[in-house]
Amino acid sequence: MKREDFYHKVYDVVSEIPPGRVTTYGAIAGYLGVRSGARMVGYALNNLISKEGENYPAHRVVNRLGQLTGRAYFPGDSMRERLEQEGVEFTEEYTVDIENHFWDPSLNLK
DNA sequence: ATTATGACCTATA
DNA sequence: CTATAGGCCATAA
Repeated sequence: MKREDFYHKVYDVVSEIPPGRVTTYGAIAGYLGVRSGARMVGYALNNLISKEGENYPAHRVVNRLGQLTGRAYFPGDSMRERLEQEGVEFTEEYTVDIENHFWDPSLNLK
């Protein structure tokens, strides 16, 4: 698998996440076929921001607990603010209501 | 080629 | 319930 393939898939999935919905690294990784490669998803997103800036809804990707683990890679609280604007509920300061807003990537290609 | 690191996840204790 | 340990795959040095 070439690097671009993996990244492209991540880009594709991320850009298909509907507003007001969130998904997890594990879900994306599993959807890509590498269940244990969840870390790579975050890595890819980090690279994505460095390369494409904030043109992709990377803020809609959280860990399986709904925590905004990547907030540090966004300027200020832009990640949390964007999610709030889209109507995502928060159970904690930096934790979204994952159970009510979860979006499974496989639902897209259904 | 080898080692270290990471926006994670799951299994055990 | 919380805490610790290991695995996992792609990248960077």
